[in-house]
Amino acid sequence: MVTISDVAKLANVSTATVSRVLSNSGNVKKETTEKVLEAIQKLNYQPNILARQLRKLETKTILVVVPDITNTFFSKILRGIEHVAIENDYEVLLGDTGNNVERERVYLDILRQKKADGMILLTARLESHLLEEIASEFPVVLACEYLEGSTIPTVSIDNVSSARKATEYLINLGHRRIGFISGPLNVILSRDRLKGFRQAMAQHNIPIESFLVQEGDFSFESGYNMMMKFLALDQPPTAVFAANDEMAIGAIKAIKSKGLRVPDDISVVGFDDIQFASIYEPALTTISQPMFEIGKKAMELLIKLINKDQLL
Amino acid sequence: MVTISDVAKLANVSTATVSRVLSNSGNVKKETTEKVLEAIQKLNYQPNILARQLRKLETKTILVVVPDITNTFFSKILRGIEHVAIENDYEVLLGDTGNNVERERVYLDILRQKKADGMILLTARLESHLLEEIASEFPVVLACEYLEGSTIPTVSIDNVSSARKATEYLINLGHRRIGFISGPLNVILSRDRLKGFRQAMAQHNIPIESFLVQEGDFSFESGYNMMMKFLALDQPPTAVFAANDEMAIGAIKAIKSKGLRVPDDISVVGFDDIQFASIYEPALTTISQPMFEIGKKAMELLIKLINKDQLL
DNA sequence: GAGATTATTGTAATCGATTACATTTAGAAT
DNA sequence: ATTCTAAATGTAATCGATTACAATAATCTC
Repeated sequence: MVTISDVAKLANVSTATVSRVLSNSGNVKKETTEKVLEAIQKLNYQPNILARQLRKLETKTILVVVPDITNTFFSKILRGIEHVAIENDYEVLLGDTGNNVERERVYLDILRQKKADGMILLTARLESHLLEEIASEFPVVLACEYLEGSTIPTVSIDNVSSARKATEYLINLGHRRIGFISGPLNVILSRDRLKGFRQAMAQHNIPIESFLVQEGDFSFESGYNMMMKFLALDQPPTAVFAANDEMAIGAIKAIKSKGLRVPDDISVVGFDDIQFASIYEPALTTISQPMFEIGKKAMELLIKLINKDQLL
Repeated sequence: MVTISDVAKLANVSTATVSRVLSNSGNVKKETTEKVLEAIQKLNYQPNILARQLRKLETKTILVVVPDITNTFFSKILRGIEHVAIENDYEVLLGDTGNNVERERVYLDILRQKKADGMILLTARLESHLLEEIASEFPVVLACEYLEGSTIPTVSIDNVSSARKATEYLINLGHRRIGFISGPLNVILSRDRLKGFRQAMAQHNIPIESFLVQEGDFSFESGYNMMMKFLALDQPPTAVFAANDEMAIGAIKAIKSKGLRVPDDISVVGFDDIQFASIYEPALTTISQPMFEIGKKAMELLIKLINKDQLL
């Protein structure tokens, strides 16, 4: 392996000078710079990043923890994160938990071990004190999911008001028996969407029958199954609001399987606006989330945090 | 920051001993071990991975370069890679090129700078000599796409024979006018699928009219557009084979838009078997690719390469 | 109990860069 | 020509771990 001292030797200068050329720090004579660059070329030298990082105590890498990388919702956010990361010479270390909370825990250690300068969590299902603790020591940003009453910087849309609007859309179409297929209620974002649904219903003085609220898990299958429950009722809902698009599409599939039509017989609204929502037939009405933007904002926030840390 | 010498001081031993406890290398007295572990606990010590990596000249990180992370086809492969990576204590650095060849080039440098122990490429659109060069120096595995006549280890299905089978499926249904929507032909995998299509047609002595082969770019939109071209013909094909599922679904959408039905009026076959293929209506007939398995195999291969390197 | 053997621990070099500080060189000012 | 200042370069410490080698302590053998 070619090291900085090989270059120094060939160029007949000290390693310090080579390093100065490398970092463009000025204060190197033109001719010397040329000599060094020539040697670098000749040897095809690439600086060892590990050594640099150790010396500088920074990794120029950030860790992104994703609950499910095969979900386009998250991969779109990832795109936004990457966009900003590249602009700022950061690399992205990906942690996919596969919806497994235990794996989430493991990734915290990567941060503690200084393998990354900071972390963006697209999932926050761990005990909040664990997150608070690590966020007090390292730069951490939450995106999409958040913690109640936490001070960790967070990027998220207003789920309550978005859900309220989606519900109002259905109410304004004249529906009164509206079913709600919620996400898993241990996730705050699911609770917020449920809250928005309740608010809208209350505002229009529509009582909510308890069996018209069903808890899914954001999967296509759960949407299908919960809709089947609704359809088995004496009086099925005339409209359904699902807390994400996958479940909404599952619901539509269930409705069609009973020979009913969307939206003629039952209206369906989803949440997220994944690409497939528009491709599916009938095209899904949905609440759009600016995924790319959320990712960008989260990364911008994280960089700010990281830089402030360096000043301390 | 707590370092190994802080621990050593507190436990009243040398850093060497602490390191031995850390690595479980044996040869440390029980009582000493306990003293050290206690000190580690008390200080909440986490070894600095950078320092360890520099000393050992390994990163326990592999780089995966993906052409499009929002495509579930690739994220499923990623899952397989991660599965094996975790089992072997590797971390995954993600490089998403957004289908941009230039970005692919940049990631090669990450490997050169020893930021990763090896690389898996899910895309291979760079000049082959560049890839050959880096593969001769570092562990590199190709997955899905490959280079003609290259010696770089590759994991891939047999695209030619799979495409042949898909075509034969349509022929056996009685179709003779079969359209083919190909992927971008600068990618070898697309050429292979086209080759398979041609082979099957030739074997059944069906001449291929040139305008029944159209080049798309693997996107939903291109499938839609190419199908529209077919439908504008005097004699549109009675069946269409699209080189991936996104394009197949685009084609179906085009067919429906003309008031025709699938498969009653026109049959459609796709390739990949993404989740959406089964959710869409009508459910898409498709050639299944074992994505998770491909990822697993690629990672296993890479680990073997890395370990052999260490022996040299 | 002396000598040999093994287990345990310590000392210091090492990985490859960066950078504080020291030194040399070049150019300006007088 | 001498002194002073600024520019250019070099020397060596440093980042935090691992590990070869050395040294010491413990145990065994006869």
